Amino acid sequence: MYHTIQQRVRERVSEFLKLEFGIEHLDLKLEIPPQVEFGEVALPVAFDLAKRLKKPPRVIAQHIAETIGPLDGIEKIVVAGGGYINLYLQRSNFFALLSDARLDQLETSPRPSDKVIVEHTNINPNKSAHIGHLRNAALGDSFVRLLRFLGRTVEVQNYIDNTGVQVADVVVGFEHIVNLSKDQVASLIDDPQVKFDFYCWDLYARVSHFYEEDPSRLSLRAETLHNIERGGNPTSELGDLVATAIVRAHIATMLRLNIQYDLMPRESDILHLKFWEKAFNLLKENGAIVLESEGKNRGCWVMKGIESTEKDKQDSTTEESYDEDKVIVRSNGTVTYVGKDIAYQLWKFGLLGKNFFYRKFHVYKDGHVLWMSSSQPGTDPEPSPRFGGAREVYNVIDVRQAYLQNIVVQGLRALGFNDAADHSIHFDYEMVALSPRCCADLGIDLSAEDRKRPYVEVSGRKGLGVKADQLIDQLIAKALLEVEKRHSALPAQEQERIARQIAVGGLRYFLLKYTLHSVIAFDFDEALSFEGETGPYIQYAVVRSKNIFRKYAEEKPAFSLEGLRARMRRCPSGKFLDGAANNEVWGLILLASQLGVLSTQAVASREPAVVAKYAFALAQHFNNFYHKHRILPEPDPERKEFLLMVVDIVMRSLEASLSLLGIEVPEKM
RNA sequence: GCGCCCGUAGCUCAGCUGGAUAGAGCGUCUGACUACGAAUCAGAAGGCCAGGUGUUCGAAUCACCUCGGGCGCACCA
Repeated sequence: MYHTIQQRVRERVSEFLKLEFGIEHLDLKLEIPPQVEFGEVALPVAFDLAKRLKKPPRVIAQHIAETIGPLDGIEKIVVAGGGYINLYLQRSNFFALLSDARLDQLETSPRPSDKVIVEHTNINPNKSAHIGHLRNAALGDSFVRLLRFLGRTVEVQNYIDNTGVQVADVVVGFEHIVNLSKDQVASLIDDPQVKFDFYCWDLYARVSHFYEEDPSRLSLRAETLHNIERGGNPTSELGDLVATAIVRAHIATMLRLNIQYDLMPRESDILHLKFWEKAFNLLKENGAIVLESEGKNRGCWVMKGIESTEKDKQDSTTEESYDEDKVIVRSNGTVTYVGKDIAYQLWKFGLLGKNFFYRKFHVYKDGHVLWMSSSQPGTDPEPSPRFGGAREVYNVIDVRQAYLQNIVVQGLRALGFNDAADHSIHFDYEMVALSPRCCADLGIDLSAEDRKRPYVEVSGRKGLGVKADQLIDQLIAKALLEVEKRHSALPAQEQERIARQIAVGGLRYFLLKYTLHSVIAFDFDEALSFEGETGPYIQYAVVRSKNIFRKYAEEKPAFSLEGLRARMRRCPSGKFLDGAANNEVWGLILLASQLGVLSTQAVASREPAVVAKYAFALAQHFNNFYHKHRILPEPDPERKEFLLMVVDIVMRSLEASLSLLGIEVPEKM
């Protein structure tokens, strides 16, 4: 709601500046004043104009305030400080509009109908998901929700690297360490006593030791990888069996956190459908990659580093100099990940001239279908949606892969696809690491050196990490204890449902409250907390407001929120809103109206934490309000309805905010 | 060696398209529950915003340098 006021002010002031001073194309800044005493919209524009007009800011501000004339919805304009122009809203008017407005979506001017692809999760299908993967998925999923909130059409992809080294390693484990046949692995997968992804987690760590013991065993990896890539042999079948089972496990894990996908493109299909050959030809034709005939990359097709030609002349012989070139095709003829990623990225923009086949992989409870790429035409009677062909692509990948992501974009540019390159966005974020204390909790021995560090990296290879499902289980167990304490009369099933919602709320908020470039040093105490700045704190604020309405409906069965909202549209609420005495309630209402502004900001800055922080601040203000006002015992019926309306507005804004974070609201807490 | 990120209260972090008194949570200490259920609230203590120089009417925020920490720079992904 607030953003429409902003928009109106922006238009009006721009127009005024043009007429009055002949100033155009000024980047007009609007601020939200730090306190309601300073009004609701602040313009620091006079500071910027001071130089141009050679007058003190205060004088300019005064002039604008006096001559701009009345603005719709604005009560008064006051100059403050060194030259701020502060606008004060007509509170009751704004309140009436807000009472009846939809807060769960943003009504905005027409948006581009172009599709946006968000790729996230992308976990190697060879072991269970860990805490680092959860950060990726939570960020990606919340970003998707934000884009949809702003009216964008979004396609969510989860890329499956089912023919990579990591899958090969686990296959080596099955074939050469535990010596299990394909059938035996299949029954392991079906065994309800075995959590297959956890089993692979341990096996994968064993494979690392296996190689360390005897490095000649690395030839097994190469051989296995080659078989998997080629397909149509027992090893590749085993690889496919394992990868598919692990993908199912990942889908289930993510579903626990309310994360869904539209499509899972697989690397094997990129290979079999010869996406790479197509991209390879394009790259060759455009001279984007060259075949090296000498040097250490002899026999490889490489993409030249931007400055490599000049750098080469300098001291490239010293040990510490690094190669600027990136190998795309190895001397043995196989393609690196980057090469395949260039082909995939081209497909996402609809620039490859090839397409996948598709088959249904999973149907979610709400009927939404998760599709998987395929190398063969599908047998589903229902045609698949049209995938790919986006205008804008976000790749949610941690910052350690920035270099690779740049190469991919560089590839697009070399092919002349500048628009696609400009709209290929690496949604980069910092890793989740483990605090030394956390390692101690996990019973991991750290070297004396590592103990001194602020954090240590998660390592799937070493089996060092917090498994996602284990963490979720732990959170649910803890939440369940609290629920049992408070709601012992509820049926067990209902208790568990609430515990799950609280656990997920806690975890998702924990993963989202940090800004992108902050390393999360994972700590059990912080992740398992339900008090203070946490998801459950916000959920609790909503539950409290729902309790008020539930209780009120018991007293007055005829009561309905719709009726209340309609009445409030016409209610003279000024006496409850105007004046300094009502600043606190007004501040709460104003804050509740700002979700649109904050979510726009969150998308523009690619920072879901903005919404997380907002939701928390709003919940905080609400809890304060809740303590100060006893609503149901309120004797004045008009005032009571007004207070109920405030609760409703805040509740709707909080629910919408939580939904952007992928957090549900429990019935009771 | 080169590149990127981080350095704000005891701890974990917001604030960074320059702006109105630097914020929150945790922890510590004081207080507040007879059902709109305290997973809450109120209050207190706690900061040369790593350091330096510059730009500006104005710098936690921008530029440059220094110091600390992390991550990249594979024919792994």
